[in-house]
Amino acid sequence: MGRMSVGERRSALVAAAFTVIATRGLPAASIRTIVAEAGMSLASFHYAFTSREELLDVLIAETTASERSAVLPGQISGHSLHDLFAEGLGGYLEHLRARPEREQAMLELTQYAVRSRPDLAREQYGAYQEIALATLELVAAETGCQWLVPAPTVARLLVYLTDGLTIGWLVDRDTDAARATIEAAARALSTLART
Amino acid sequence: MGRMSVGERRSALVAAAFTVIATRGLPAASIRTIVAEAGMSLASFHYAFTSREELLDVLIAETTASERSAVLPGQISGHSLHDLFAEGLGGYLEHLRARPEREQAMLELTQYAVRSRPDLAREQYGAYQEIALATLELVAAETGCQWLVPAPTVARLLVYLTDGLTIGWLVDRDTDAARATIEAAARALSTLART
DNA sequence: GTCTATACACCGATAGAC
DNA sequence: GTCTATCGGTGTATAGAC
Repeated sequence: MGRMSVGERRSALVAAAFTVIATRGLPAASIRTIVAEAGMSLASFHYAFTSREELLDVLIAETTASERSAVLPGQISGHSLHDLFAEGLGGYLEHLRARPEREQAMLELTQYAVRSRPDLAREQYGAYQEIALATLELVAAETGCQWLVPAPTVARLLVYLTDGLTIGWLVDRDTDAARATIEAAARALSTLART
Repeated sequence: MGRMSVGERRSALVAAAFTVIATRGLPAASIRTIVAEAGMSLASFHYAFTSREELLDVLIAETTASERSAVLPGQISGHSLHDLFAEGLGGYLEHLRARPEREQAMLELTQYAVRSRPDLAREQYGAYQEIALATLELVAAETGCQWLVPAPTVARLLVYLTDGLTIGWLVDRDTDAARATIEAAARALSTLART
């Protein structure tokens, strides 16, 4: 492996780590398998990071927010509140179906963070909720509706649903059931606002 | 350690494994730490189980359903649909607050199963949904209401919410926010039936 | 600066003493 | 039947050659 800056090496290792976690799971993501995935020697890892733990910290901080924010909105245009919820959650389900390994990896990283890096987990979860909140406020402004419960509460409910949908679909891969549940959720959620 | 039947030994090891996972996480639950928790010698493990994997299979099969079913209903008596949802989810939140390590362990076992024992995960998730469904049908019979969407779909939505609530509260431990979200969820869910 | 070689701890699993 | 002792393998991390 040729000469790389520390920054390049770190990026390459973070990307390789995510690939390994997505394809084989977090327990399989040892330093050895990560450097193998990145095509580096074992020792070069500790030239870029002081420990495996440090790499996981960076991985969580860099991926969680960007990954999830990339998923949400799409464009907004004049539909009903029900349709906006249904399209938003339906779009997420399509993303999940297209790249299940990615969301599985996110879930494993969240689990690890809750256990071993609680502050980091909290921070990322907060960022995630703010994205949901911003989307909801955009929706409210667009459709001219008003929330009957505080918007942050609706945002949190949306996050609950998204996490639950992720686990549920990853477990049984029942897309039809997931779609029907999204439809019911959209119907229920849309009653939390008045036009 | 005195003489025990294989059955006793298996039970003791399963219980010890759950304790270790709850307190220190699944990655820490090696055969060595499990037998230490159970006060046994290392070799006695393989007298009761052929492998660590086999113990985890038994652990998942035995705990998942019983753990979650023990949480749900309580008694039902003449409240509105809204109140029944709110009390059901609120009761689960109280259980989560009282024993966060247990639900954290359940989540880690689910994650492990999804990755390494997909059939087992599916089976347990199905059992979990059936419990939710049975509860909903009991509720419908009690309140005399009728679901506007299929009951299994409502059950799945309830499972999504429970899983999302679990992750959310474990991450930020914000009980007030969780309670407010449960209230909103109950309000939204109760619109899925007519009296 | 980057590699190979290695130190040392812990893993799952088993052999063999008692 | 139950233990101690040990095997082969892998983990993280580092020393030392180049």
